[in-house]
Amino acid sequence: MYMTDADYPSAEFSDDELALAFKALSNPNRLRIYREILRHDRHDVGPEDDAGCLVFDFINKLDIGAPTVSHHVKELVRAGLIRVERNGKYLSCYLNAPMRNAMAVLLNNE
Amino acid sequence: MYMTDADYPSAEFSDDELALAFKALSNPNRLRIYREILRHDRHDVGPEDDAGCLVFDFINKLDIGAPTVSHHVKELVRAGLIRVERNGKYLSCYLNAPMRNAMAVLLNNE
DNA sequence: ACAATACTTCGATAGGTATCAAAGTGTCGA
DNA sequence: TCGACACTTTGATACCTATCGAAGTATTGT
Repeated sequence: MYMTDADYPSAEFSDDELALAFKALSNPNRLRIYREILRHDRHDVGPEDDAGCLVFDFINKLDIGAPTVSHHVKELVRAGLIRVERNGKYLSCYLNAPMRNAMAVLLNNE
Repeated sequence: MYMTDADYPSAEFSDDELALAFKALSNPNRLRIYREILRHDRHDVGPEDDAGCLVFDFINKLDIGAPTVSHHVKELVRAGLIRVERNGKYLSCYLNAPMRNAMAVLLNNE
């Protein structure tokens, strides 16, 4: 029976890091933000016209205040799920693929 | 931009249900329990000799007390990630595949 | 029946978190 | 340069949770 990190020698992330990533998806509003970034990543065409997902849109579409959205985006970054980039007045969100892959592998190929 | 459950018409679970599932994986010890059940499900040969994963083993291998293990198993059940079955003195844990699939689809095909 | 085993429930504690309003910061267009 | 805009930070509140020890329950072997 395998119960420690050492039992997953090829793992890129520890149990603690993966647990932190899942925790970031444990709030419905944060999950909605992440799903939107996931979909955007999947459907975008190229780096040139890609502005990412804007925090601005999350603030307008979700039924929570700007401070809460700001907090949620920061949690997603802290968990390694996304990264953000400032473009003038706006903040763009981009998928962090390695963590997405690690979670997918855990759920599929274990 | 899709931000509500209604935007995922084929979804089997709501954002709230999925968030609850991810929340169940947000504790390192609970994640270890779930990974073990996942692996067991993947490697077992057939229903006849399959006793599932025993809570007994989790209590002995993890560095937490029996009450805490009991609590964690209950949370995994409540989140729809696993189901349990009593076999005499022991409690066996089995994977609940639909929720695993829903999380995997979310991370892969969105 | 009785003792041992495998959990389970209860109550408590220490710590984390989702949200908000109010105030602050950085950027841009006029 | 000034106001509008897009966040961000702070402080507060209400709630949730991981863990424990102690006591309880259910099952089995003798």
